[in-house]
Amino acid sequence: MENEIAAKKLAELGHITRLSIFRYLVKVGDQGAPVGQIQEELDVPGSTLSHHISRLVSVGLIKQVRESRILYCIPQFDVLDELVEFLKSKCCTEAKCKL
Amino acid sequence: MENEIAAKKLAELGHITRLSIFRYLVKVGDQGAPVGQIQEELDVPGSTLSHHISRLVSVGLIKQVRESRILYCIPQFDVLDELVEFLKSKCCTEAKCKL
DNA sequence: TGTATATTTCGATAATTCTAAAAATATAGT
DNA sequence: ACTATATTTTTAGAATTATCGAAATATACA
Repeated sequence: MENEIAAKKLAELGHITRLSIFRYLVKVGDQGAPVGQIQEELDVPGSTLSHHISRLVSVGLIKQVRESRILYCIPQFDVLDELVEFLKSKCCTEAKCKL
Repeated sequence: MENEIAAKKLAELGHITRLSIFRYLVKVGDQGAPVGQIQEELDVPGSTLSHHISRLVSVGLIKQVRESRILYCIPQFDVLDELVEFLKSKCCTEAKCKL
């Protein structure tokens, strides 16, 4: 993973509402949670919540699966793990390296 | 660590220049690197670099130690580790929990 | 078709952050 | 005191992001 992509993921996690969404999904686990359930848990206006969820989706930290009217948000643990590994790694930190 | 503090740290890592600074410091290890050396590595104007470094310092991801005219920037691995643990943990994700 | 529920998109304002030149500060050597 | 090097602070405009009401869309069911 390159710096720029990792920075984007970190930036999305670096907002209190989005971090709260993500951590709630980490807690509920692989089955994920409906948008509405997240909204109840966090008490945020729907339009605001939708905005933040779509940003998390945009960097792959969350996937969404629709089941009739309900949209489930599912945390992507593999993406998180990759990000953490990247943060700790000492490889490819040279400015010229584009890996 | 509470959500708000973790979000701040993640936000600081979520910027391409700051992430590059931090990753460079992870690479050089515990002895750290002078501001000037980081500047050469990343090719960023001094005032811009200083601004980003001070943000990383403000959340504890970096410490600075002066040796005469040279300011060394030292990565705080323990702070990074704590942040990573927090991200993966399933504890205290309830909105009401302030831990 | 009409109504209800679930969620997103639009749009506009407010707030924050980024960038970098210029000026200031800190330390050391002459 | 003067000069050089290392780094920060100030400042201001540009760019991005956050918030949320209102309107729109998607699905299901009567």
